[in-house]
Amino acid sequence: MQYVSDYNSNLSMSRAPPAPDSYKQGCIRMTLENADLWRSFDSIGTEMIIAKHGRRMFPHCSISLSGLQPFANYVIMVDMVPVDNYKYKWKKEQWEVAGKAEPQPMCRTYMHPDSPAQGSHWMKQSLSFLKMKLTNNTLDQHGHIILHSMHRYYPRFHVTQADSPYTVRWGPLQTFSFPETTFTAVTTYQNPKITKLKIDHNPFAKGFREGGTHSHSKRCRTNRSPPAKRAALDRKVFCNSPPGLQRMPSASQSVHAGKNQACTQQSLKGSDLSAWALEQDPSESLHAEALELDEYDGSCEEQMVPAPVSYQPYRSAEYTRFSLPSNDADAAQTPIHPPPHTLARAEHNAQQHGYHHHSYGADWSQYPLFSYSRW
DNA sequence: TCCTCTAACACTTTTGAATCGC
DNA sequence: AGCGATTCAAAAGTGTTAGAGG
Repeated sequence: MQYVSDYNSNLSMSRAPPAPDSYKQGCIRMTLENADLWRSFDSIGTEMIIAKHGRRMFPHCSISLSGLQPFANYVIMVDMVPVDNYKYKWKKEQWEVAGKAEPQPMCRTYMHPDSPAQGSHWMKQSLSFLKMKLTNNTLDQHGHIILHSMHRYYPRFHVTQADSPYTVRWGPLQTFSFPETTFTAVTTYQNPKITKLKIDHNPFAKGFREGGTHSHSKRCRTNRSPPAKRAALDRKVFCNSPPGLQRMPSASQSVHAGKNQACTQQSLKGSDLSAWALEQDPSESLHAEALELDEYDGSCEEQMVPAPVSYQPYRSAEYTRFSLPSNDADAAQTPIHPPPHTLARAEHNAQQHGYHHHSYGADWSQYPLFSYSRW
């Protein structure tokens, strides 16, 4: 099952072809491709590892688009938006509020490496943001998206008609998000259920699923070889493995194959535009302010597709996703919260009876979409 | 003492260059 | 010569966990 973020139709879940006039700006439809996987994680409380040198997301963001003008050029981007103004900690098998959120680092936007491309290209197959990486290194020079660990975020997708990345800021912007993609950024996994789910679905984790490498005796640091030498040895051993084994389809590929959707991972290959990321130094607020979403005067609106009622195990009407403490003391005194994804669920509850654009308690316009001072 | 982060680990998958055959 | 398929080495990726550091 897939969720569709429909720019015009309220809570539309259909994947019907767009109406003849739907190619107009404002009729863009976005679908989260691996929604089932996302929901599996979201039901537990998705955690995303962030690392100093960048870490890919798993599940990764994969979307499909319709309603674009086939011969117009578009740029597709994604950025990460804080869910709320809290910092969390994992305690006693659940997430708790640990105080007020830390000041957000510079906001970066990841541009899909195919950008810009014609609408027909984007609609031809699903778009994968597999290569997007998350980091907690505020001094990162690789263009990875910078997040704070133990904070909650969700990816926000942007579609804009532009002939080049440098004209993006002048075009109308349409923004989409999916509730089930909300996650907690962590440096090491906290919830063992998440670990298990990731190992089950992520082919790269096979090395830890099999082979008994968890034995401490095998991991004794005192017997470690010099890294370079050790790495060379590892490669030699690896390269003796049967070639056929190396070419077995990955688990993730199998998942995608079942959807009759071509994964764009292959189209990324060799792209010169990979990791085209934009960032902003908060000190250069001039540009950020000029790009505040409010200033798009309605041409930039965000939509969120609610999860089905049956898929809200922790939902509680007492919590609203973007509710904020009136002051710091409130945050400090806040007792145990439900798992953070409950907050997202709560907002879905509010949306059950009708679509609404986001009205965040947190002023997310402080997280500018286009952020490069070079612009 | 508690909590968070980092780096090394073993293994798999992906990537791209080299090679081969038609 | 050109093209596609195959092979192989290297690089990049994964989660775990001890230890460092705040």
